[in-house]
Amino acid sequence: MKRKADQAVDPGVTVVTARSRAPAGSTERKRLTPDERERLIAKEAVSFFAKHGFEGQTRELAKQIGITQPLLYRYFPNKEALIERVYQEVFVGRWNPLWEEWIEDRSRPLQDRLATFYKDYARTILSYEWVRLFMFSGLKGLDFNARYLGLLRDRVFVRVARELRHAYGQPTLDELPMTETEAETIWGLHAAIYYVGVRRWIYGLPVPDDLDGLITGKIAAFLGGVSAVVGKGELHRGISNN
Amino acid sequence: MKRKADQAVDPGVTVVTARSRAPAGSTERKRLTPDERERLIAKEAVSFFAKHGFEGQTRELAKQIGITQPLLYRYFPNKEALIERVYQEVFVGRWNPLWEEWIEDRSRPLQDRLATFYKDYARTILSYEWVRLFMFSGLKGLDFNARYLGLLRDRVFVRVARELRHAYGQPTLDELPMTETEAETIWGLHAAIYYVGVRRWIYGLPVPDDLDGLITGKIAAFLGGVSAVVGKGELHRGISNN
DNA sequence: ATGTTAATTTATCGTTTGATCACTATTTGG
DNA sequence: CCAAATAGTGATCAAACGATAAATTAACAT
Repeated sequence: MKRKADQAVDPGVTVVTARSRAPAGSTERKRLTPDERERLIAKEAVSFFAKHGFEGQTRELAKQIGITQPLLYRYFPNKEALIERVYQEVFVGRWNPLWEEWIEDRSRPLQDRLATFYKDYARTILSYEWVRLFMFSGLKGLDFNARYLGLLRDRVFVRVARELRHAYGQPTLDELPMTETEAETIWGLHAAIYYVGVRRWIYGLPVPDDLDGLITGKIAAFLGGVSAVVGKGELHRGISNN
Repeated sequence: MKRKADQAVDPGVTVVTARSRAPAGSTERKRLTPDERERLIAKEAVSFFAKHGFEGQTRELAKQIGITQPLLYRYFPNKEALIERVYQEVFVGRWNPLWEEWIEDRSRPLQDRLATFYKDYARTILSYEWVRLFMFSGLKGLDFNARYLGLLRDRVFVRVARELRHAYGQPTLDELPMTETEAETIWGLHAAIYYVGVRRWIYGLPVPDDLDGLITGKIAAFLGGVSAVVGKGELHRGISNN
């Protein structure tokens, strides 16, 4: 879940810096170091814009942080820069480079690798902040989402396709580039998982508790479908209608 | 696609009402009947809010329509009422009651019924306006989306589940209520289709041309998966591992 | 303690935005 | 052809909003 020692500062309760003496559970909250303050603002901006969208007002954000609105402008030149920081924080900062390694670790069965990857990836992207910020960003109309998903395609989809080809003894991606059908199949798996987050955090609907179980099931169905189409079934119990 | 004689008025070119004489291809656009004007505003509001979100400004909307901003307030008491009208127009007005009948028409094979329904339903909900307005609405935080999806559940999901039970000789929904697994499976099909619209209209990504083909494929995979789990396969070529 | 540095606040500016009202001008009935 | 009815506009208000600058006050070094 947490990747770096990035949890920084806990707001709300009195912040005890290296320099300040603790003034006993008071509500004072003044004079953090620039570094602490900036991280605190960034952290609160993530939660704030995830809730209210990027048109949320800086005054309200400041109130949530417990500071005055002009202070925001000491740490960020304008609102747009603050939003840019939110993008970095969530979409760049929460990417785990290990994901790519997990998928192509052929010492493990493919189904296990996919399950491991998707469970962990889902824990990251199926959060209130990730789901909503990504959607707000998409609706805003910039090309950010397209760029992110291009990266997802290059780093994840291509690897999954490659491993599927390998597992089922198909031509390599060099010999035959990923087909639209393959891409759509992988999109389908991705959609099924991501949509759980949309239902939960955007539509406000209840979703199954056992997310890991759901993912395991989706992956099994995914591989079952692939194996049925490919006409081989080494991975699962055989279907072989060929 | 079009359900009623609801296309109303074509803006842009001079509107020729029953009463007005055509002033030759001029750019005049004044004095519609209240009925025409209201419908025109509603129609433009749909496209405007779908593009800019509900925080889009009334002045900009007025400019798109080619009227002054105060005129909006002659036909709608405030912005919120205009937005409410947009909801009615798109989410209520575009619902086709026949959908429910198609699903439960047992004179046809289930796969055909599902394909017919989902192709037509997809044509409705996979539009720029529907996809984006639904997402804007969800992010806004009202319970509208939850209510709509509750309706979708009652009118569609329940019927699909009932027909599946019937097709595979399972207990009726009265005997055994829809299980979470069944609901999730249907959600999965729904998600796979709807997400194509999200990719297209929110992320701005290219999607396959052949939507009907994609839907047919998803339904085949859906039924294949169901039949595999249920352990029967009258519908498809048999798998029967039981 | 005391002065210096700078983190934070108070006050405020210029726009934007939803909404209102008085006025204009087009249509229609007699 | 004229006058009542009303669709539509111009002017403007009050609150909201991003941003700036001057005043304040907390922290640290001496």
